[in-house]
Amino acid sequence: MAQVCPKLSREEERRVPMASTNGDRRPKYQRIADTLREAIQAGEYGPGDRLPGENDLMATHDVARMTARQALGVLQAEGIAESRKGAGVFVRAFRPLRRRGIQRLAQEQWGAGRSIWAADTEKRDLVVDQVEVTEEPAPERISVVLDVEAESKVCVRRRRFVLDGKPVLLATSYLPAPIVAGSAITEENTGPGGVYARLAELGYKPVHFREEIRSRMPSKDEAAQLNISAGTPVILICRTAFADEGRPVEINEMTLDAASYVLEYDFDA
Amino acid sequence: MAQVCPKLSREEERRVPMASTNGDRRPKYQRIADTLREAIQAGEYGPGDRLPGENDLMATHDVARMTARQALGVLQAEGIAESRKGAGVFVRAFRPLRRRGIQRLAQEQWGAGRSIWAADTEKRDLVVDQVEVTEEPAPERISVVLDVEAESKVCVRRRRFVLDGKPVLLATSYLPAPIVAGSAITEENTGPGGVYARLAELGYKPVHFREEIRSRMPSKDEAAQLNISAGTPVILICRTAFADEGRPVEINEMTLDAASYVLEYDFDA
DNA sequence: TAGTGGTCTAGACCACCTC
DNA sequence: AGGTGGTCTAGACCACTAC
Repeated sequence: MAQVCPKLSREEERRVPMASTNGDRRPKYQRIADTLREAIQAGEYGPGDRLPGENDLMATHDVARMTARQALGVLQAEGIAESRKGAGVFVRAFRPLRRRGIQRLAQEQWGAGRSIWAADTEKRDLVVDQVEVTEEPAPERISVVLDVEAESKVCVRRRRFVLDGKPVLLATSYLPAPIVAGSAITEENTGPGGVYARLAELGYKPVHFREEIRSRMPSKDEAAQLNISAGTPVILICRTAFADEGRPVEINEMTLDAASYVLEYDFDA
Repeated sequence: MAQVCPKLSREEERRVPMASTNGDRRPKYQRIADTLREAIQAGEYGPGDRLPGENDLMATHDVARMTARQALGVLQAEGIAESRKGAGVFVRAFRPLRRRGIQRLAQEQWGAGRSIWAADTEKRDLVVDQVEVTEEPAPERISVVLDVEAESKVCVRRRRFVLDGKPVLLATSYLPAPIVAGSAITEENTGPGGVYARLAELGYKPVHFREEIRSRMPSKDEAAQLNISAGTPVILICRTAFADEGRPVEINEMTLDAASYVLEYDFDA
């Protein structure tokens, strides 16, 4: 008997189904998560609505606390739900920014004195929140791509962007220190047209770009800086800007809150 | 006293630190996760190595089973560790495919009779695993973009791609049924050059593409079809192909295992 | 067969939020 | 003040893996 019989009815519930429908072999917490997920997709709970809490689920499904928690944990890990301490678990929404990868870097944008970030916002309020400009020895991956000597100095520009009070983007740019020395690129405010306009003035006009895109779960640090909730990945964009003759002049490593962005690339065959 | 004293030494461990370093307010499971994470980043555990198991952590950190589990759960949710039932928890690796978004769709690719997927693989073994071709009423989001009447028939091509035995990509294409009727596009095998070469023959040569990219955690179904492990997001690519005069002729919705892909877009300023 | 992770129970204390 | 989620304990049975 042992621990087998604190509640026989409950144990039987697990042993019998094999005989009947058989399809009941999945763990309880997953079945609970399924019913909630289906209810959400059926529209019974809309974005922002409160889901049944741990106590509700314990009662309605006759399970222990941890099991109800596990079920809610599944939905949070899927990014479908979001818990607020002391308040409850709620259905999440998804209203992303659209980032046009190619048009935004067309020369008309920065050539005309507008920051390329302006193309992002479509009247929404995306602003720089934190800026830090330093000179540092180049990390290996940077020196390799920029084609400078290992450990040689690079200008590093770190910025954070905030949309409606929520941080959505971290960007770190690396430029060879010798070619930007003394220019506005080493200032917090780079002036009209931004870094690329200044590079053009210095004789390193960017004519070609490469963007590499990955996605993964955020590190602890990234999650903190972007205030990312559980179950939300980050998108990593690594952009390299090339001047004439394929000379790489800037690397921009960006970390985006995946729940805040849709990337768009438009191109001809 | 109450439950406060099953092991005083343990409780004190939580109360005292406030006086000393104060910085010990974080939950135990996070501190355990931190030490493991740091050990991994310091190279003490390389990709594929086995991490200390639940029993190890219970012993070395003097915690209960569930707490050790929570710690390991953190690393799995971050995608840096992976559990294998009955075996242990292991450090994950990351060796992605490179998908060149623009060159691969340059007309030389499919114009010369090669599948565009060939450009992906770099000699690696990416093959189609499952194909399904049907005719269905267009879902709303599709009929809107394809500019056909709601519910009108579309040709739907569903495929799954496998790399070295692991599924990495689900792709579903939608094309207006009237313009592809009778062509090889409605067959499982579309012939040399694939769908785009056939469209060209039908007078709908794709001349422009738009790709939209998002990322999120996989649905249950996606996780199953891609055999995705916990803590790994999916990348969603929605590509629209346009023929002359901006006529949309195909929508391809793709779901990628984010741990298997890097996307690349190359373009001029 | 011994060890591993996966699931589950039945309690507990806490910080936090809402009322 | 009462309810909520967050953390934690100390057990248990199971399926699976490796030897």
